[in-house]
Amino acid sequence: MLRINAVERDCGLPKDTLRVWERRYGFPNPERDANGERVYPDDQVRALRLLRRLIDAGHRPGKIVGQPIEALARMASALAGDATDLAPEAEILLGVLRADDAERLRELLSGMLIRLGLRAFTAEVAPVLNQAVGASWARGELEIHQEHLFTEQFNAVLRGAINAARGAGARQERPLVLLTTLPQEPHGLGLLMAEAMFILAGCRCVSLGVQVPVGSIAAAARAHHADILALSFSSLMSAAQAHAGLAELRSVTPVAVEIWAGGACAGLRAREGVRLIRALDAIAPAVENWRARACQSSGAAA
Amino acid sequence: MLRINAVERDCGLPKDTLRVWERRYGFPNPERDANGERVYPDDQVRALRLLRRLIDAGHRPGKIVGQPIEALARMASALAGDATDLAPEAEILLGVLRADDAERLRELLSGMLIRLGLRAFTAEVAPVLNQAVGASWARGELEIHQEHLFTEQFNAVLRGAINAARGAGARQERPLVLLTTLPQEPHGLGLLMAEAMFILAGCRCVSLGVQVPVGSIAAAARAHHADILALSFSSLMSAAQAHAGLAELRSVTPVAVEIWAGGACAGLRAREGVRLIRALDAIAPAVENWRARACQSSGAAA
DNA sequence: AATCCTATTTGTCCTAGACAAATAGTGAAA
DNA sequence: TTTCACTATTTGTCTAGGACAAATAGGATT
Repeated sequence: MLRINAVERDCGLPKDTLRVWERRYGFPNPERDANGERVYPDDQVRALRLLRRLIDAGHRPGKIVGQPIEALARMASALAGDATDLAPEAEILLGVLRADDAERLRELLSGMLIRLGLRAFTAEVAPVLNQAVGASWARGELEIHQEHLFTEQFNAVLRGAINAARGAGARQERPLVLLTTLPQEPHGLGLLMAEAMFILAGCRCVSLGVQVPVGSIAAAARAHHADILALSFSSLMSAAQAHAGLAELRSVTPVAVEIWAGGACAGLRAREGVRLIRALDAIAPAVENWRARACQSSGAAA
Repeated sequence: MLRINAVERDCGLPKDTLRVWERRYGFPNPERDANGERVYPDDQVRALRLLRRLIDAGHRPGKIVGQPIEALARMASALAGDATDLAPEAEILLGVLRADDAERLRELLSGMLIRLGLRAFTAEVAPVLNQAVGASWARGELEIHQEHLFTEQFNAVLRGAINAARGAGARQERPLVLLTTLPQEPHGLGLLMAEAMFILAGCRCVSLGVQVPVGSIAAAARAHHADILALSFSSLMSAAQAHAGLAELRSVTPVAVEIWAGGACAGLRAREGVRLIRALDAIAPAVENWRARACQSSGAAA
């Protein structure tokens, strides 16, 4: 049973939207507490999470808000493939998570990292694992604390690897990459994965962590003389917000600084002055491309 | 010139609050666009940022909302005492932060860690640094992105050390400690410092990260068969919230699980069934004490 | 197929009122 | 003097329903 602001946090649906859906579509249909304030039962919150995912994936609210949860679940599993054709790693991972086995989770993740290496782990396996956990959580199969445990351990393993990679005499040249997320985006895993890929590409990286105000991002880009501003957008962020944030950021950031955006956010699109990096594996070639251009223009300047 | 949702993001003040301040105090006093929607001039946004800071520091909105910006700036700089009696390390750190030198910041922190060792670094130096950065930020001497950079780098260094300590064949015995924070507490540094101390004391640690709902914390404690639930409270959290959260948590957690609370939160007090750990250095003795008690009671049972 | 136009859908803003939780202020008791 | 209980004020967040621009769908036309 959650209150409206908790639902806003958990499902990423603004309060106004929750209220207007209730008025228009009759769903959600929260109970009321002693003060007449909305209280959302758990099953409705689960349905709202599914709705959020489906809408991000292109469904229209008018068609799906109010449908029974089974129908929503069917549509959700239809769009992201269902649990039967999960990668075997993801299958094992979900089993370990459901068993609350922190020890084995750590071994599993660091084992994969060691076997595959940082690049393959980050670019190929990590997104699959993340997506599997996210989908499982949206289906209500995972407890909140299990999802948190995954996030925390994944974070720890990846950060350890990044530290090691940075320490291991890797070259750290230009471009200087400043990594962060917009204020609406509290999810830091994507950022960390991107940092790993940039480090592997031999870039100097400075991460500001998550949720930095647009004005301060621009100030940081100037202060650090960044070449590239890398922004991460998780699947929980709406395309509209991302778009608006990027527009604002672009308008206050020096034109010499490139803005690269990436992440699992569904409707994320390139726009004037913002480069879209769809997959983590696209980072390395994009960096090479940047270097080629930088070399050319410095040659031309000299 | 920002719209209301941009101000919400940038200043961290909810839309409802912005509107009700306008109604009650006559400030902010935004212009209107062609649709009659609020548009906030930059200077008012700056004032709102200062107000946010001052209110976090304990001022009351009714007294300060609407004051001229110079007065607000004066109060902000008067806030957290001045910078004359800082520890020398903190002095250097703040200099590096203000110079936006990410490279040297990393070297500085990891250098301190290597020289002092994990225990002394975590328990003695880290709190001083944190407090210095927090105070400097409250005085408005640091940009938001500079504070974020510190947090991020500190996090990276400490997490690296924790990984290393855990990997280095340290014993990991009972008590099994589950670390997390309440939903109102998004600050994770304190948690990480606590984890370091527990690891040094030879405990098995499972961290859930920050902001886990109370019900889910209790579920996790059961699922992991935790001996101790360690909660961290930063100085930004109100004592009342902490107290209420701890009460609720205690009531839904098995009595066999001890709850330990700590952190920089000012009014944090011990209560029925909750142990207060004031300083990080108190963790190791407390763990020894727990082991002695566990040994006794298992001896008595046998 | 691509482009334009119109109708519908949809999110976000608006006003103004209400009320509980948090905080300050006051007075009584230790 | 300090500590506690009680009352008054302050303050954030909720509510309702209305409005409208931006986004999208569905046809019609090139």
